[in-house]
Amino acid sequence: MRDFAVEAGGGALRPTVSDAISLGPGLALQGTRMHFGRNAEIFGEGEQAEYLYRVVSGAVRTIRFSSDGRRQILAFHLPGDVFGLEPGAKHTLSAEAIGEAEVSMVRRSLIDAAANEDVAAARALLTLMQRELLATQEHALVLGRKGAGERVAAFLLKLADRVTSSCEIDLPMSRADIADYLALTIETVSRAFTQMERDKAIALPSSRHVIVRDRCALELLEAA
Amino acid sequence: MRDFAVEAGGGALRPTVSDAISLGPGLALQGTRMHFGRNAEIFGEGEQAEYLYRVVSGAVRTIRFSSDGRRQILAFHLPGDVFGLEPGAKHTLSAEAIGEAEVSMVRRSLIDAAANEDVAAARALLTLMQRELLATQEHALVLGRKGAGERVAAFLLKLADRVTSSCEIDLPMSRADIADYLALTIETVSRAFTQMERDKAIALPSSRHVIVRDRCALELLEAA
DNA sequence: CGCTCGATTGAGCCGCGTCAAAGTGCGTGG
DNA sequence: CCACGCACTTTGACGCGGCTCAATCGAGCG
Repeated sequence: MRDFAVEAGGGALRPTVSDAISLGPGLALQGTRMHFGRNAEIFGEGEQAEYLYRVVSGAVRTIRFSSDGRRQILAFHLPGDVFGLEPGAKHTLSAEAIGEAEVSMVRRSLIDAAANEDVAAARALLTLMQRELLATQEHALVLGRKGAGERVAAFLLKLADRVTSSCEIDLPMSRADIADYLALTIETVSRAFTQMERDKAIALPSSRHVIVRDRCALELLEAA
Repeated sequence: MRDFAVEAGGGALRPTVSDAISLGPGLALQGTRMHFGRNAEIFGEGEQAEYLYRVVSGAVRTIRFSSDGRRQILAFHLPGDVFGLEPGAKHTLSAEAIGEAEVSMVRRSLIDAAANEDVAAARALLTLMQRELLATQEHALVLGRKGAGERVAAFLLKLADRVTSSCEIDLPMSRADIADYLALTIETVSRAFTQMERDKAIALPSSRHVIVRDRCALELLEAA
């Protein structure tokens, strides 16, 4: 149940996530698998957007820098997630592997060709885009309207829904990543975790391993 | 130079904004014009998404409510802007006229039909979507990383770029709207305005009328 | 064993939210 | 035309939450 981030090299046991990117029910484009090391840049802001990406294993963050030089993480991408979709020619943000990660890449020329012939494919791209828009809107709402504890609670709940049906989460990212995603400081994130542990809402066997003890308490916290 | 929001009924002098929605160079769909009164709901969250909209005159806000019941304004739409684009069946947010507003509406069935035959139209929709995604990401960054004064400065600068090339802005929205957009309180927004006036960065002949006196000072403030 | 990086904990300060009270502009009705 | 009321804006006082600075702790690794 641990370690969806490692095991580089072997292609044997990967039940759910293949190398293909699905563009609607009838079409899936085969991609090239590539490996990225810890903190390796997958693509950078301003570069030509040559590929569409999909996480096979590990986790990926997309980032941008604000004018004062601080890092803002826009999203985390887990196995199965598609990222790097940009209709324009250039990337408007950067993407980095968080730990060791395997990523499947499909050339944009192939995507474009598929979208040009197949209307369903074009629609699939639009849907992909909308999912990202919705997530970003939701995130903006969290940043604007919630306090520190509520942000962390919301983050954990969303992650728990995404990563597993069980109540155990292996965080692929550091406190610094969480802080830069939630627009908080490391210290505040850390304090929020300890507080939630004190309230018996979660357990923290190690700093990267979270057990959701009382989901309702978290949901209550999130709503605050 | 004032009053792009009023003059209901007459269709005479409207140089820049027509009733049509452009979907690429070769295609523009004619819409039906409709009038909405101050604070009137154009569509609500959860309703069927039957139309694509375009602001002809006036201004429109799109809103959502956070779990604690507070209003969050996701975007302001000015004359020429398209809004209400949602690939899904239902609207995921609400839209309201801020003042008196004229809006051009095109049935989604027409949009879909156009996207199905014309690849360029589908691409135009994708581009429209991306523009919104970029704006939302930028906004999330502002909410997360900037202080009150910087948010208001950034807001004014973006508005100034959008509404006119001159340095005079007629705010279509109230302080409460600005506050709910920037995730601040009315009081804090008001204080930011007065502070900027004190610093000679802007002048405030009336609360809705802003003159940008020193654009550099604003840009400096925004970067802070 | 000791170094290093990440996480935790504490003390103090500052910005923004809250509550409260004037002040301002505008439409309505006398 | 003036008086009134209402909605919006501005200004002030005060408290709290999260940032800053700083020290300690813990785990992985050479």
